Amino acid sequence: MRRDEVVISGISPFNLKETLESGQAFRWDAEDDVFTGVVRGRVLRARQEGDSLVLARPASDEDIRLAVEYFSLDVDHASIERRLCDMDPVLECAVRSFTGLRLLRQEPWECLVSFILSARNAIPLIRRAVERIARAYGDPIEQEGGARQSGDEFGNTSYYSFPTPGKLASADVLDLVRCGAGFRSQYVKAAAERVASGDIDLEGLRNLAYEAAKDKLMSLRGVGEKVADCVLLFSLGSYQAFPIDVWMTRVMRYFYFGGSKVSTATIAHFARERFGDLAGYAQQYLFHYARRKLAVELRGLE
DNA sequence: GCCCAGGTGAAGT
DNA sequence: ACTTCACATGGG
Repeated sequence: MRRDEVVISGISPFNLKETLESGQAFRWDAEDDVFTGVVRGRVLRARQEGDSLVLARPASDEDIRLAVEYFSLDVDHASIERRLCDMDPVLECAVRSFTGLRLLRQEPWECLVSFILSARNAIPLIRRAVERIARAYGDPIEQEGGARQSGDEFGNTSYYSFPTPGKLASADVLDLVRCGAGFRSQYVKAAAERVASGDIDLEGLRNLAYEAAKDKLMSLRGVGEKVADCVLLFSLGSYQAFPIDVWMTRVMRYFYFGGSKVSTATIAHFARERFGDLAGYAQQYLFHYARRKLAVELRGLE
């Protein structure tokens, strides 16, 4: 163990890889078992060793605090998984398959833009667009202490913060299109204007009831039920949110509706009744299970 | 070329 | 209320 690393232990159940590859966040890259990402303007580099999370090189106290918050390491995840397993056999199977899958606490503004970009889009393209937007409008991040990542002259290995609402509010829509945002470009700019002006206070949504916060988010163009639920679940701590996309529709049909066709409203109602205040956790395990284990079967179900 | 990808908004029944 | 369609972009 290197002296300059920081080990955060006693966090089981926790699975770094599955958590970061479960489609919640779009700014993480893996090299072997080391994951590097930008969170709230800081570069985090981490790997998992057994039941511990290891923060690579110069990890400040602030980095540690940030990692604990971001990965929800302060949450009693064991009891959440226990409750989920007791709900039904399907969930039990999904939880056992991916124990330690956490819900991240992302920065709401970046989360909102990321999921506006997710509409009718593919995950690799969403990742690319988010990255290009950060490079085009964000600020380069000075990495503390020694060996700054080399190669930035070629634009390969430098890191950028996600741009503020104010920065994107003054962006040229055509430049956003060049970042790969496509027809969602105008939605991103309009959302930036609403947030930058204070018309919508994203952090303030935490103080509202789930439905009220969701209504506020859905008043933004390009934000429907699904995107609003993603923002509430992945950045605002609304664990009753249950985002329903094509994958969730498939997996819910398959497991809970005998393969028959059902509307998203029916699925949403069922999820609220069955999973209650843990619906968001149920969604994340089922979504990840569907993509990792059932991709072939579910595609054929259309 | 054609189809689809973590949907949404607008227009049509 | 429910159904249909366009919407940029790129990978299979």
